[in-house]
Amino acid sequence: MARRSATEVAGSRAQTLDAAVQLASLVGLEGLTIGGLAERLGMSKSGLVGRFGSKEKLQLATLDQAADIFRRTVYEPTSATPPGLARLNAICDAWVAYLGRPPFPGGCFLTTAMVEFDGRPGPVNDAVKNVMRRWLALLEREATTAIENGDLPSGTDPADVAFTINALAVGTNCDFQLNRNHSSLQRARRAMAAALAQ
Amino acid sequence: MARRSATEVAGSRAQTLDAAVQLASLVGLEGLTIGGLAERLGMSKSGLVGRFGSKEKLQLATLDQAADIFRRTVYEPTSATPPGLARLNAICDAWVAYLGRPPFPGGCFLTTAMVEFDGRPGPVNDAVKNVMRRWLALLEREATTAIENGDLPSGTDPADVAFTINALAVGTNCDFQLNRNHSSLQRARRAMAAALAQ
DNA sequence: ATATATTGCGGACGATCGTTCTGATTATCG
DNA sequence: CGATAATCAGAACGATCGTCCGCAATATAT
Repeated sequence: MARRSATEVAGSRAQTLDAAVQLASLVGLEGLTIGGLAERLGMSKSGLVGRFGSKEKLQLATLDQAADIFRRTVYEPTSATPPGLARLNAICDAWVAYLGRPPFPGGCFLTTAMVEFDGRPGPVNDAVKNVMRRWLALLEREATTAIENGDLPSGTDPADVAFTINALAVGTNCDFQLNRNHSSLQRARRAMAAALAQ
Repeated sequence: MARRSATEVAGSRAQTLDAAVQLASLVGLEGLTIGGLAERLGMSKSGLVGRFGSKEKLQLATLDQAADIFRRTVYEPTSATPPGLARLNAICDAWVAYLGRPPFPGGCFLTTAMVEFDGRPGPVNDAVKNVMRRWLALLEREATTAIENGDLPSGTDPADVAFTINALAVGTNCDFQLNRNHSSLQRARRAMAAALAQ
């Protein structure tokens, strides 16, 4: 008994992944179950598996989708801002806004995935590492420009700047998700500003 | 009550909890299974359940044990240091050392528990909140003293200081667990020092 | 010494997990 | 139009999950 059409049961692959991201942001990338997602999509488990092949491949696709959303929400809006310190501050602003009104419930997807898979070697672990590496490299690049422009002290290690901003971001996400208190966001912004005003 | 040896299978309750903490630090507080811990202890599942009553009670007891270990490793060694900025720096030192050679594998137990349960209301969520609240209150108390002593600018919000140190700590743990690179620890210490040198 | 309470084991339960196979339905192409 | 390829539902599988029950063994109390 076909509902709608054979292929377009629960929408396109992109719609499937959007639902996966939303669900996984609440229960984690490991807590994301085939049966749970299938039910949410109104399709069968086997049908869902047919689309991705295995749970691990579903996790990888979901992580990719989340990374895309993160990039569009945090990186890209700052492309109009001049590189260097100004863009670094714009990224921090975008991040705090992203945390206050995340495109999916459950807070920062990448933080959860990082904690879930930091001790389990495998393809998902590798993928998480790559995403974080690109994010840190982006921060470091802007920090380098800021130092070249004289907007940060000349002795500054750009990797230190990237590390600090990222650590504050990840730590802020944990605090905010736990307490759901918007003062966390204000404190985070102040802490980031202070770190960039050394 | 009787401790010691109806069968003396896996030692005392404290030994059981030590094993639980070690296991949960690797697989998380939710990934900590009755069967897995029982096997590790060389006892049966039902015997283990008899000790705690349910998985949730086991999680609560394990969290308490981890919080005790954290307190003994990070707080207490700094009790000899004068309150205020000096003790704040000592706590940061102790924290970084704790991260580099944690009393259990898998990094900071509380960070994992925080991420795992931040979206699941219940007794475990409440317990995690309490532990974090005490930890932040301790940091804030030292920050207040530091401000009173004139070691931090008079306009500083002590809660901001506590927030920043904690966020850096949590974020550092995530970075370090993912990449296993000791440079994270050095960067963390520098970031904390910079935050305390405003 | 007898009675009671405590403790742990083996086994079983229902539920859910990821995965696989078969068959029916639909889309695509010659 | 008919043949081929793709897609999804249904059912079942072995494994593992948390929990519960009955029974045997031990420790404590009277």
